[in-house]
Amino acid sequence: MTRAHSEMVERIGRFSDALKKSRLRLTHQRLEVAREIACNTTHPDVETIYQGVRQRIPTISLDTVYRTLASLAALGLIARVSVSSGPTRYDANLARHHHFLCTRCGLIRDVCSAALDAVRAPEEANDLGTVESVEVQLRGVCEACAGKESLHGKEEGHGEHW
Amino acid sequence: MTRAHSEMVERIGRFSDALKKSRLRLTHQRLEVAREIACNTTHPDVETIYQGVRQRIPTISLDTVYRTLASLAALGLIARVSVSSGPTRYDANLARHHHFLCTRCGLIRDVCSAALDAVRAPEEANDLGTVESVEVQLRGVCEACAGKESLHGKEEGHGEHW
DNA sequence: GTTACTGCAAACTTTTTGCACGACA
DNA sequence: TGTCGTGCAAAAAGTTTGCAGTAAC
Repeated sequence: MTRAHSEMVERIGRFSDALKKSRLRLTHQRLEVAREIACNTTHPDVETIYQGVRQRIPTISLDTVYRTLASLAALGLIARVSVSSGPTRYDANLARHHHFLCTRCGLIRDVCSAALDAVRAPEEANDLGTVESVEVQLRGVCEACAGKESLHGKEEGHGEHW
Repeated sequence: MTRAHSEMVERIGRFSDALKKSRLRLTHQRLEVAREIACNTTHPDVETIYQGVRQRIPTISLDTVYRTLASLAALGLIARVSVSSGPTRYDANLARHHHFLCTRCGLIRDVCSAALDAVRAPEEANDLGTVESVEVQLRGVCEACAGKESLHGKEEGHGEHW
């Protein structure tokens, strides 16, 4: 946990510095939203972040959370997770990584893998444009959902939910 | 174009067969929605499909298009493209493929590549769950946007729009 | 003291749902 | 003919925007 904790502290420090440099004001609300997402590895959506921050700032409004996340994303401090439809999710992990996505419950988890990092854009892609990043998405069923299914028996098998 | 055309005809045939087998009724609206998406390689969103179909069935309603696309997806005949946020997009190409995504304009194009098909889930992923599919996303700037930028000069450089 | 940020409310966009009429099998 | 699908309208969910007061610098 020490590793994760120091990473988190570092992220919050980086947020503060970047806000100062960008002449954006370092408000209580922004700091708490930044902390909320920096401590979170589950790619939360806006509503979830809002609920989390509200425990510390009960008067914060949902649109402030939206605006703050947009600002942090514009500064490149966090990234929109463009993996699933539905509510927008954010990711404070800017290190190169990939995603595992549960097709049952929508869970998204980071996958760090040197093998996947090594994947390069193929020649064919050059016809379409300039490739700047390569990300691999693994889709499947998470442990939790697999557990539920073996208990209840198969319930459904149709198309992708996520 | 003959290749693409026969592929398209085949898809529409597959749609009809699958609808019959699933005791879903073969209505005029469903057939035209199916045709619209079968002929399209640009991963259109619901609104775009609606506009396209409306040229042939001016009285069709947007929610019918929504419902039809949901039905086709539930039957596994088309897939939701889970690549970007924003409006949901659909893809009639069920062959294994990957995606190129323009971070400027949101364009999504299919990328077929044996090299990318060969990418396998790493060991680490087994801790998270059972991986069923692997898809690679290439993000970058498409030809059209690259052309615009070199004309107007750089206008912006902040985070991901898509 | 400025200027930017927040909270509130209202608007907007995308998607879903309830219901009565009409079409498919 | 019976059931399913459609169109309409209204609602729900997610997100953005305008404005007046408040807080940061």
